[in-house]
Amino acid sequence: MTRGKTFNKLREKERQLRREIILDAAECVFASTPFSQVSMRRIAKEAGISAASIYTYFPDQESLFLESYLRRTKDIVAILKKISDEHGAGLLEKMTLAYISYITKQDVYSTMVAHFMLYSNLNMESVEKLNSIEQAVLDCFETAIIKSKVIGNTRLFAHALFASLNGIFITFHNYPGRKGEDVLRHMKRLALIMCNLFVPVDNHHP
Amino acid sequence: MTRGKTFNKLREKERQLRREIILDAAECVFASTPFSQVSMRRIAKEAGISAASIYTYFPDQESLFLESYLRRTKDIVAILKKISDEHGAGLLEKMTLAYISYITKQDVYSTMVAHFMLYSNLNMESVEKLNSIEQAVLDCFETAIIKSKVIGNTRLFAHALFASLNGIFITFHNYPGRKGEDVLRHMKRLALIMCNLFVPVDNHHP
DNA sequence: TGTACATCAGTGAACGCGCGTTCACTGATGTAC
DNA sequence: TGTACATCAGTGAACGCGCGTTCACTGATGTAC
Repeated sequence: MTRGKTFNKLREKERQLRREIILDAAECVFASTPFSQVSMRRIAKEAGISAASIYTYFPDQESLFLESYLRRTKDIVAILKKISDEHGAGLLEKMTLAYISYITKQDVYSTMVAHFMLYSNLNMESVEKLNSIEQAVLDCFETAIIKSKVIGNTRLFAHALFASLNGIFITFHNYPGRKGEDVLRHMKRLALIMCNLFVPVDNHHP
Repeated sequence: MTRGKTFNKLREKERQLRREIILDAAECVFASTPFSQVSMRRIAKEAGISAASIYTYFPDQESLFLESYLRRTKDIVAILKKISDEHGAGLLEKMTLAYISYITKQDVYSTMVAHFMLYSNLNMESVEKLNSIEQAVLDCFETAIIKSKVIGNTRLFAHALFASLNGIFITFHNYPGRKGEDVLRHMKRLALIMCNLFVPVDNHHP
């Protein structure tokens, strides 16, 4: 039955690829449409399939959304992890700016944060998944904080910094009157202020 | 026509009162229902009138939501303003905790922040209203920061602190596993960390 | 005081819409002999 | 190689639902004479 198993593996692989295509489409729609207009039909259209087909790969809308969000967050974690593995001064600044850049570039991310905040009808398993990925992000920030020789409850500091950066984004990314570049500059400026409060400039050049 | 005018004034006053009742109902529904389930019909039911009646007082749903949000925010501004008029050490701490307490108690507020973030199809006039009330909040924080003898770009600091507090709330108010009291304690702890980063303890007891 | 008319808040029913999801069915591909 | 059957991704159409909003109408109240 080796041949049979190989066939099955291939089939499973194809299935995974098709899932990815749907997830790609979902992100694309999330990124280009106001959240209220994101629907199974739109995502299906973007993926070039019928809405009914989505249900071959995801049990329901919530699962699709969650998985899409998790994939994005894993992306962030990978980026932050890489930075936290580095050494030298300005590590936390670098991470902070990377985080702000990412969530600005990928509107999907913040839209989904807000979504899961507003419609938290998630089952326990989903909540667990969300929690563990959030812990992973926090781990990265904490590592950077520790490496910056900050003294105190570093986990709490990581919480505070992480929350602050989210807040900066949410509060100002729709700042009326200004647009694009300006908003990003403002957010980065605020982010650096936060960052430097945690790691006084003294520590950067000891 | 004095009598006529008086009648008209009374009628106008009654009209305002009826508007208030609808706004009260809206807030009540916002506070007790997941956002996705907030609808004109529910608000009407809460107010004890028919859904159609709402349109006698508000042109459409968005106006109702916005006005509801503005009323809440004016409430916050009043509270913060009162605090910022005080003197003495720990002013900023006091304000910070008051803000966190308020937005925790009134889930309406944060839900709406997220709403206006997600569905920003507002017309210019609405955006203007949102902006000016946000400036009023920022004014309060800046005043407190100045009174705490912080040196630097106090406006930017106000931005950063305000955004951070919003972020703390949004990031942790659904913190899985913990509930109610614990979450509030955690948020307040983080808020105080933020606060003390801006106003080092030295400044509190000079 | 009585009567005819005007005003206007309030209503139930309906309109049109888009949604998430289901289902009977198609059609391509793989399997068995 | 050819044939009958099994599997399964994919589909269009439909279901049932709740939404925001509109509208013709009611009924209470105020106004004019």
